[in-house]
Formats: sequence, structure tokens, C-alpha cells
Amino acid sequence: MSIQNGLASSSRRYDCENCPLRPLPGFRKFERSELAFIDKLKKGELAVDKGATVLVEGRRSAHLYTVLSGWAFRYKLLSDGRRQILNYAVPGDLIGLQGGVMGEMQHSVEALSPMLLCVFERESLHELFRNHPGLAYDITWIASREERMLDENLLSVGRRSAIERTAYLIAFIGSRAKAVGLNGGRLTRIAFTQQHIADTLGLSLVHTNKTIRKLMDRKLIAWRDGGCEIIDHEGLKQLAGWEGLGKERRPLI
Amino acid sequence: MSIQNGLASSSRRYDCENCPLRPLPGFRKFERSELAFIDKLKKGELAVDKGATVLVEGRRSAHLYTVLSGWAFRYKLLSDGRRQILNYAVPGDLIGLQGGVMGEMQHSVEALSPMLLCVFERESLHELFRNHPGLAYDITWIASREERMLDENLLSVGRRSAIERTAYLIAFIGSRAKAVGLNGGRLTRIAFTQQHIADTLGLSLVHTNKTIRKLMDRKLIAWRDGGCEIIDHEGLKQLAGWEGLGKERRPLI
DNA sequence: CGCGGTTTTGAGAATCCTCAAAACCAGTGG
DNA sequence: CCACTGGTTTTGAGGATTCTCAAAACCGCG
Repeated sequence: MSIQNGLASSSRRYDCENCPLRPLPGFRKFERSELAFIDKLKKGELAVDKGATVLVEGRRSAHLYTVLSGWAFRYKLLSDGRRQILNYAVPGDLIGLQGGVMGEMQHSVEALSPMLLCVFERESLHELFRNHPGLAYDITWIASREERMLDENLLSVGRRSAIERTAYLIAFIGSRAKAVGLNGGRLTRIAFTQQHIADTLGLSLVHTNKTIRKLMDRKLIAWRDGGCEIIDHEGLKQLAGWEGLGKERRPLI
Repeated sequence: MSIQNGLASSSRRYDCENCPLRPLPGFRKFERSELAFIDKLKKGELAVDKGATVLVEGRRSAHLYTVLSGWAFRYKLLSDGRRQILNYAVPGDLIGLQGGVMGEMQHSVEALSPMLLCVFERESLHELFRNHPGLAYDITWIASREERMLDENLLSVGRRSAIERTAYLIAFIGSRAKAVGLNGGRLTRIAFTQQHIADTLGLSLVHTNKTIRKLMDRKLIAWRDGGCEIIDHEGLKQLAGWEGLGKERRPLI
């Protein structure tokens, strides 16, 4: 019901049993009883506009969200406005877990597209841990996965050159997007701005632009309609020296 | 029994009930039953030399470790040898959780000092999740805490200048060391090399050295006996624009 | 057509890097 | 006790990368 800053609760509601994401090959199969429990936990859905701020650094959030559709990014700010994008959230990802599980958020989350979010009560995590050890384990697995992505990002920002970093980021996001069928399973458009890339990689906008041009010259990507198009995914991975994502199926909560 | 690469199992053994770390103010109090359970899980202790590699990227590890004494760092390598240090582990920290909970390690861990490690079977996590939801919750909390530290490190490497980064890192490690009484609770010596700082911050060794000199000129730190001495902790935090660690007590498993 | 957001370009400057050598320092063996 | 060794820190110099500033071009949208 509440509408603020682009957030609005939706009237429609997907049952977890019929979740459109579950059939995707990237997710592990769940027991019927697990699905029923998750469905019980699910408090509703939230539709947010592109550009809306879903979570705010420094504030407590009573909710956790799972991305049903659309995508977003997590970021932190320095007091003078410098921004660092930490990671992206695509369909199936859990948002808000990082907030110390309880407590103040240490980062903000902003939507990169219109999104649909499943809403969970942070409090109900306790019930989940008490009654569904398998799901509790999944939560930990999800946290650990986020950590591995951060490790890789840190390696990138710390030790890869500008062009390697950029290649890595585009290949990385492309892989994740493809895995959840963001572009109908095709590996194509990534709809964000060069400013986002710059803020993810710790580069200036101008230098990011020049680096992207080099990738275009090498026919690895194209930039069209305000977004990045991957032309040679293997080439990007090779340039970055990146192995690609693991192929394990992940849980969806 | 086995000795390899500086790893050797120790004959002595601390009972978890009498763990020397638990009385420290940074850790939350545990129930007697929880302690008994953890003690049952603990498979033994491992003593490792300074410089020993505790975990290796790309390999599976059947074990998880909790640092009893000493400290270490987690890192990743690029194929040409460039190294990125991801984070440090001090007493009380859990090592090896990041390995996808199961599966191949995505990073290596190397001891910065002689260490004593409590050894746990990775397999026994399942039992923990099944029978002790409170402890399972703690594991997730620990993973989420690591994530928050990584977020902050990423912000640092991506968006802070060399001198801000260095100030941040030293203040950060100093705070953590103090919280677990690494120097008897005093906030003083941090025993590592400038190469470690460089590889943590994504800087070259030479530039790191010159940056450290600037911090010395400003009387924020001193460099003595192969280690860093903090002179003005507040000054470091202010220079870095860093708030400091949260003051919540953390679980110790 | 005008507007705001985004991308592109150019130019000069600051930061940070590499290379190379020297200084320093603790430990080892003669 | 001294010379030697390997690891670490320091210094200098030149160069590459990346940054900031500023302006123009582009583009979808109202």
C-alpha cells in the first residue's frame, strides 16, 4: 500500500510453488514442504521503479528481499560523495542479508530497472533456523557465495588493469544475467551506464569510457541503446584471466 | 600427527569451556550446552609456523578452523603472480567457511605468525545446523560479518586515495587486533611487511613505502622492528573517513 | 524544440608504476 | 666476532596509467 521513493506494494502475488524462477536450470530443486514453508514466510511483493532506493545505508530494515525480476546494485558512499558499487543483484538473489543479519544496513541498494521483490520479515529468519535446518544452511551458502563474488571483485579492483577489470566485470555480469535468463537466456544486453561501470571498478568516468572504446575496437563488446552488448564472451574472459562462474545450482529462498 | 609445509598437530588441547578467548569482552556469552556441543565438534588443534599455507586455492579442504592464537591472511592470485590480499584473520575468526561451505577453496590462507587453530570437520556443519539453530544462526552472522568487512575493503581499494587507504587499513587491523587482545589489548604493533599492505590495498610496494612515510611524517604511525606501530588511532580514522568497528559482540565457534 | 542524462573528445596534471640500486637488518655459519 | 645472505625498507628517476576539468556531441523524451 505504501508508496515512497518509487516503492509500491503490488496487488499480484506469485505462490512460491509456482515461482517463475524455480524452473530455471541454475536453481536447485526444493522439497514441497520447503516451498510451503517459504511461501508462508513470504509477506508479499514489492514493485519498485528504476532508480528507486530499496535499502539505505545507516538505516535498519525490517525486511529481506528476494529479487523476482529486474536487477539492482549494492553500494557504499564516502562522505564526500565518492561511490563504490559493491555488487549487483539479479533475479533469485537475496537482498539485505548483509545487514549484520540484524542491525543497521552498511550499504544501500538501488534498482537498475523496474523490479519485483518478494518481501520477508527479518524476524522470521529465527523461525527458519529453528524449523528448517536445510534452508538455514542455504542461507549460509548464499552468504558465502556473495563473499566469493566480493573476493573476486576485490581481486579485480586491486590487481587487474583497467581493461582487464572492465572485461572481467562485463563477462561476470553477463554470465550472471544469462544464468537467470535476464535476456531470455541469451547473453546480450546489460542495461546500465558507464558511470556504473566506473563506480564498480574504481575508475573515473572518462577513463572508463576510453577503456570501453578499446574493448569495442577489439570487437569484444558493443555499446548500444544505453547498455552493453557482449559480442565475444570467451574473449572477455580470456582478456580478464577469469575462469567463469561455478556451475553449482544455487538455492532460491 | 602429520607434518607438512609447516603444519603440525599439537599435543595440547584447550577445552572449549576453558577457551582463553571467551572471556574477552568482544565475544558473546555462550550457553553451557552450546559450549559442550562445540567441544564435541572440535576435532583437535593444529599448530602452524609463520609463513605456512593453511588453505590452498583450488583445493578442497575437509576442515574448518577457528583461530586460537596468531593471525593470518586470505588472498587470491592472478595467473601471472599478482596477489590480492582479501582480508585478515585474527583470534576468534573462522577460516574456510568461504569455500562455498562445501567445495573448492577460492582463495588461499597463509599464517603471518605462528598460529594455533581449532580444527572442525566441514561435514559436521550439517549436524550443527540440525541440532543447534542458535549456533547455525551464528555461522551465518559470521559470514555476514566477513562480507561487511569485504565491502569496506572494496570501498577502500576502489575509492580511497593511497594515503586514505593506508590509514584505513592500519586503523582497521589495529582495531581488530585490539578487540581480541593481540597485543594484550594495547593498540600497538602490527607485525607484517609493507608488501602485505601493498597487496591488500592494490598498490605497488614502492608507492606504499612512500605513503607510509607520509603517515610517519604526520606522526600517525611509526614503523619499527618489522611492523607498524599506531601512534594516533583517531587521526588515522579521521584521515580515512572511517567510523570504526561496530561494537556488537560476536559469536565464537 | 529544448532538456537532462549520457557518451565522447581533448589536454594537461597528478597519482601511481616500474626499474634499479643502495641501505638496512637479523640470522647463519665460519 | 665477522662476513655473508636473504628479506625488507628506502631512495631516485623516468614513464605509464589514470585523473580532473571542460566542452561538445548525442539521444530519447516531453
